[in-house]
Amino acid sequence: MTRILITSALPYINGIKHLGNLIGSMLPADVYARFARARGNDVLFLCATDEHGTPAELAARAAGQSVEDYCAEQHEIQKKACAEFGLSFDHFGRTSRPPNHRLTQHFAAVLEKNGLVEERTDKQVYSVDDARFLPDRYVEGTCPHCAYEKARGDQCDNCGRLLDPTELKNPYSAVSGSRRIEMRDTRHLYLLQSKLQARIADWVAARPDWPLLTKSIAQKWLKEGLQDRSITRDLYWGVKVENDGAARPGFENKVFYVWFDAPIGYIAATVEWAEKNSADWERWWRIDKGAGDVRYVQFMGKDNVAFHTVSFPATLLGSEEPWKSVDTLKSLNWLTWYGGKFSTSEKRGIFMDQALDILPADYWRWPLLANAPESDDASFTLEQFAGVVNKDLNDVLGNFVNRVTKFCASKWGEAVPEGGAYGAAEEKLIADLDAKIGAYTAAMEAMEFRKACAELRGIWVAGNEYLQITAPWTAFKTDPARAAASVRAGLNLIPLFAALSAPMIPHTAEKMLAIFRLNPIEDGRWPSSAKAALERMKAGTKFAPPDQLFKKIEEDELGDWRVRFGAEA
RNA sequence: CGCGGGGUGGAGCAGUCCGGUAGCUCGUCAGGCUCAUAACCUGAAGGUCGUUGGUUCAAAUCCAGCCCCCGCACCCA
Repeated sequence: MTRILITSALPYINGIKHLGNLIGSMLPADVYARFARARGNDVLFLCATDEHGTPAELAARAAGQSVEDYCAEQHEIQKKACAEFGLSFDHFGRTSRPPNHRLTQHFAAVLEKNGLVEERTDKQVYSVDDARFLPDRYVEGTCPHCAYEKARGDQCDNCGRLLDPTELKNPYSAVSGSRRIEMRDTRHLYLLQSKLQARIADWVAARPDWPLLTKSIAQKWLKEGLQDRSITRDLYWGVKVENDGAARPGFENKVFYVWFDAPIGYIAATVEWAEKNSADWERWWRIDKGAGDVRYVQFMGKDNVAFHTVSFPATLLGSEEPWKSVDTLKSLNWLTWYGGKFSTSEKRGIFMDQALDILPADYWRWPLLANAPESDDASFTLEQFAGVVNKDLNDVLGNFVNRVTKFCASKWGEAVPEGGAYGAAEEKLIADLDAKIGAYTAAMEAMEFRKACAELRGIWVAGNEYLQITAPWTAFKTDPARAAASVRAGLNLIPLFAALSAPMIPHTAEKMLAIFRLNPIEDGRWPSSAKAALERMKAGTKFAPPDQLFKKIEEDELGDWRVRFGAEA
């Protein structure tokens, strides 16, 4: 048994996440966590909402709420959607809670003590009417290159050129529209990452097994040379900048940058979990307190990789304290909506709450995983989605369970039939399944989810093939005992398929186990051999034929959704 | 010449590291079966692997140039 710490990138608090965010980190992390638990490992799976920063403040203002109330409400909304999607977090925390504030203060203090923090003066756009400093992207104006009137201070969306906010003509605040803006000096704390270059390079070099995407992003940053980064911002909402518990002089109206405190949120979420469960968080995070044998796996979208391979390690390594750092890092590309971006403002794409309005979680989990953006950005289309649901879930898996249970019920009743013995056909099935389960397990271990889905689908197909070959409906007429053995094997495939499918489609797996009144935890363990699995449900064991596990997506539903979600088909 | 990823039958992808008859799913067509949700099983058609040139007995795979698509380039998460 291995102790495995699993974290998913923290979803930002600002509104419910879309399917791209879900498959980008939380869903693959959940699959891996469920797989790891089923194999008997001691798993701690954590996530949290990332709540600080400018967007949260502005969204709260737009909603007419205090930022505290806004975040509390949004956190509950996201927590509920995650739970309904079957994301099996041991704890879903909040970066705005005291543990994260305490830990962030702690890291800032030790980094400064180690000579890795210094104050510097920056120039930043200040909006007089908003009474706040504005991040570059919140300054808009006319692009000096293409005359586009709504260019952002960091980049023009029309011509794509990178800009400095001072270049904009007729600049105004994107927050209020006010034109009374000016450049002001502001003091900030800088983390001297340049001093950590060699240590981080060594740390990365010690992790040769990282996937290509992860490695190339990390090495790119190292090759360019690590830059010192500002870790504070002129904001109200965040972790206060303090010295020994009191406001740091000159930093009374500043907070730590959200990217400094967010990854610390992984540790803080563990603290929250420990407080709630009277557990010890340090044995998961401190090498000196028993975390030496922990394997730490992080999941994230590619936009997050630099922060997890360089910035967060800089915080941990720079502390000179024995913190656990990531061992395996799985990064995914983007899921696109018909090749373009999911967009909240333009109502393009499907968000987690809307998805669950339409169909249960497993209908989404499977197509998302089977089409996970692992090697490249992948496109989500309703047409492909419906095709995968109808074919894989409904026709291959759902129909298999239905046909074998229905046939048995009609000929022998609702109990595993007696008689006959397993022979050559079953031996071949067992050999076939063992090979396929081996390949599937290997893909899961490697966190290659797309491949894993293909393997799992092949396992389901093997069930249909087996029935086709032994044809118990024909054998029943001449050799009922042979037919009984065949159906017994077919019925036994149901709990086997359930256990194997549970990481991907946990709700359906539960239904499949419930056919035999089996328990998803104890009876859902990862199978050791197909031979044992086929002997599991003995003759006479009662079962309850289920309702259809899935229903097909019809063309008219698809048409409605295309309109509702802005599909371009 | 900013960096990275990608361009493979109608669609979506694997194979590229370690050159050697181009593979999977969907779709199409044909056959089988009739237990099941018009489902399932079997087979077939369909690709000169973005492009040009090079290395080699042999290139999707190695090298060089070019074209196209996507993402990132820090104070946006």
